[in-house]
Amino acid sequence: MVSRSLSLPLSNCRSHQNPTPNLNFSQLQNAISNLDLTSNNQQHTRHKLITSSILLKSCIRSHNFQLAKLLHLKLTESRLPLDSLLLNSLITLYSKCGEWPHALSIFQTMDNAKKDLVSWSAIIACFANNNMDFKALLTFLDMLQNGFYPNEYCFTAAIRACSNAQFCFTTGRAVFGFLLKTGYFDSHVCVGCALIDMFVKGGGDLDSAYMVFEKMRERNVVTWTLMITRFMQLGFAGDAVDLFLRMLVMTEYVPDRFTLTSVLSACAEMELLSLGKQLHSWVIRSGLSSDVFVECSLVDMYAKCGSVENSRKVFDRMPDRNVMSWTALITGYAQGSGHEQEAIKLFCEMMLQGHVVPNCLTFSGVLKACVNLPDFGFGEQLHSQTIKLGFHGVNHVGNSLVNMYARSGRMDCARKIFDILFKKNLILIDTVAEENTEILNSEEAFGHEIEHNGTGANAFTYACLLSGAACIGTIGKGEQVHARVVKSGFGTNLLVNNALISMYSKCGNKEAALQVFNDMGGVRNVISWTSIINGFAKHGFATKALELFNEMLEIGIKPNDVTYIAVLSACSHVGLIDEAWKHFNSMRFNHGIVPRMEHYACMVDLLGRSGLLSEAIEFINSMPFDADALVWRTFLGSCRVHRNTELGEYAAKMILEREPHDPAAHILLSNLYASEGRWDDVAAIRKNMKQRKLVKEAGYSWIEVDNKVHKFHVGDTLHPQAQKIYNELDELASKIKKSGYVPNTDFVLHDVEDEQKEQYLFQHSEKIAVAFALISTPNPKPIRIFKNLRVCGDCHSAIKYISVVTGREIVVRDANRFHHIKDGKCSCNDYW
DNA sequence: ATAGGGTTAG
Repeated sequence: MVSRSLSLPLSNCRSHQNPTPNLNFSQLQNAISNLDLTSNNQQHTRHKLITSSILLKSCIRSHNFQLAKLLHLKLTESRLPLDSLLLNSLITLYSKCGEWPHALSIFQTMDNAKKDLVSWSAIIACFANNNMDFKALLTFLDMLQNGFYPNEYCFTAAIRACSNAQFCFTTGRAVFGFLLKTGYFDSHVCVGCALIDMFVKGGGDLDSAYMVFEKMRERNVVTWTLMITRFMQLGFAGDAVDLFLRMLVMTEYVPDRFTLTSVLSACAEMELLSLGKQLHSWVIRSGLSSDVFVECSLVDMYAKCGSVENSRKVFDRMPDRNVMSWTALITGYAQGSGHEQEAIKLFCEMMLQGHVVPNCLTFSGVLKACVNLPDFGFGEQLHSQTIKLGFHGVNHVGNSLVNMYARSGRMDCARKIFDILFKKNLILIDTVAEENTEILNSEEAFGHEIEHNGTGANAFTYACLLSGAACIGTIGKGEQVHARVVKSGFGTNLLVNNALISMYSKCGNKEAALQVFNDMGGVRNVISWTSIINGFAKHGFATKALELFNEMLEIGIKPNDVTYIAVLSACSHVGLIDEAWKHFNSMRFNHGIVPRMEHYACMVDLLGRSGLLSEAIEFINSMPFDADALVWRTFLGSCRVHRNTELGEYAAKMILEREPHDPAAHILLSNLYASEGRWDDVAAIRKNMKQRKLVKEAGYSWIEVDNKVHKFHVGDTLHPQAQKIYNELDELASKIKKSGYVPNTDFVLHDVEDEQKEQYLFQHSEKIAVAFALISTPNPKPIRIFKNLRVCGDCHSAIKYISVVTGREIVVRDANRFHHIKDGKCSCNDYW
């Protein structure tokens, strides 16, 4: 754990500048246009070729690819006989600017006698850098057959080619073994770097990558930065920061723009504001403020650390504001709750200025701000904008749209977009698979454009699809994605596995979630553990959740704040009061995690559910900050369960003080009155809401059958099988009444006669969905129902009886948790 | 001559 008051030994660092300054653009341009390539004698020719070679190298190093191509053109026109030196540089040029077919044709037209080890290394690197791993390895073998023995540069290229899932565990490990045996492992810093990336990119194997890093004889600032960055990117921000501090203390390397970008991201992730501030001052002192990457990381860091004002200040002072800068700030506002309007304002400002064109990430960010907007209009406008710009099918944007629609209860829209994404990715994955087979079968593996940049589905694509499936609760689609994951070799990827755990959990299949978790073996991070703990907690298996939490502590994984929300909610769902207090105290004292509003809300929930209402109030009053609406809403829920109108009214008042336009508070209060039969008060609230134009969120349930989502509202008759569903409901009603079910009309919130109330009860969307599931799915299969609000108490009781009379297992996911109902018992122990 | 590290997202 990084101490928050730590002062960095940054002042000890002195900047080492590159000793040989590169030629700038105009110097290069002049030199190339003045270059006279006509020549009359051999001596002359040699000299010109050397000059060209130096210029070419300089262009490549400074990324002036256009000038380099101009020079190539002049060389071709001069008809001078180019030597290996120049030809090799040209291969590198086209490799680096992504025009690999040119590189290949230069290599192919070279005389075999002219091809030296460098030429082979360059073309292998070219394939490896342009996503043609298989061709790179074939060429490597070809080179060996031609009698060349690889050196460290050549190995570096070959190792890079092993950096994907297919090759990492086979060829990659073989190459690694060979390097260790021959002593090549230590031959060059770059070999180590390539190996680190092979393990990281090939299967998220940070342990092996770190082992390589530790065992390297020689390291430099690039090596350290690489390792720091990979820790950070794979979700180990804490280790990234630790490693960075070690670099400062143990070495004399100076963090540069690359190092700072990564460490700042890690600070953002861990909300280390004070370290972030120290880094900020280092950025200013070392003159890196003009680097747009570093500045964006600063904007992001301040926003994630909850200091949006500083974020804004950095942004306002940025000399060079591009899409990235705008997006970083917009996203910053969208993430911090309460700044959604500011995010939207900023987005509009950016559009009005018109200098900067939004990209996919910009839309991802601003769409996030729309999730909780009461008015759907702006989000819909953004949606149509993304369609116009062709972004709606892009994974991140699509996922944000799915998220926005799903969270605001518009399941139909969410599902439509999810299907577009799903179909698109299936096609993409199939195409790539086919193309790879084609390469494997083809005699001349070279030649035609098969693998091009960036089309393949990657780990993020899968994670995105899985989280979409989790949101909507379509386990069928989720399983299909899982099959693809395995087929395409992403089965060992950390990110993907974490997404799988949460998908199975959120879709109600905790066994499958556990299976994925168990199969991960040692490659798990705090997110994997938190996901599985949260899964069990939400399903009401608190003992299992807490067991897993203890196991996690034992093997030395540091829990984070989210882990504790899962742990506390596990205790809360089964009423483990002492256990909860133990963890609540331990999180601060043993792990240095300061409890947030959510943690306090968990404790209030726990106390309130157990009927300790006055303790709960006392607890709320002892909080170090003012309780927000979430805490009071939680408390109000308990008041209703324990029928304490007095405290309930007080809680509702507190909510409405904080969020006067929250329809949920009005509804909860009206439910409270209704359960006591105070119909006049109910009517008064309804009238008040009507005047304020507050709309209550309509309750509905849905279920996936044969890959199709069926959604039901209260009293729904729109389904094509409505008649059959209601017949089934009637039958169920009489069956469960015979076995002891008594309708609980407290849950009907209309002032009507008892018999009529019962009628209303049997029109609840949960019951309709269950009836539909019973007539449309085969017997042993568990039924999985989803509801946007909390499940109603009468439905809960009725479904328990239904599970007995039908012998089916019924899983209900409501807004709060899971109910596994089997043989008349529910995993929540009727405590929710 | 051939080699290696960065940003904003879900």
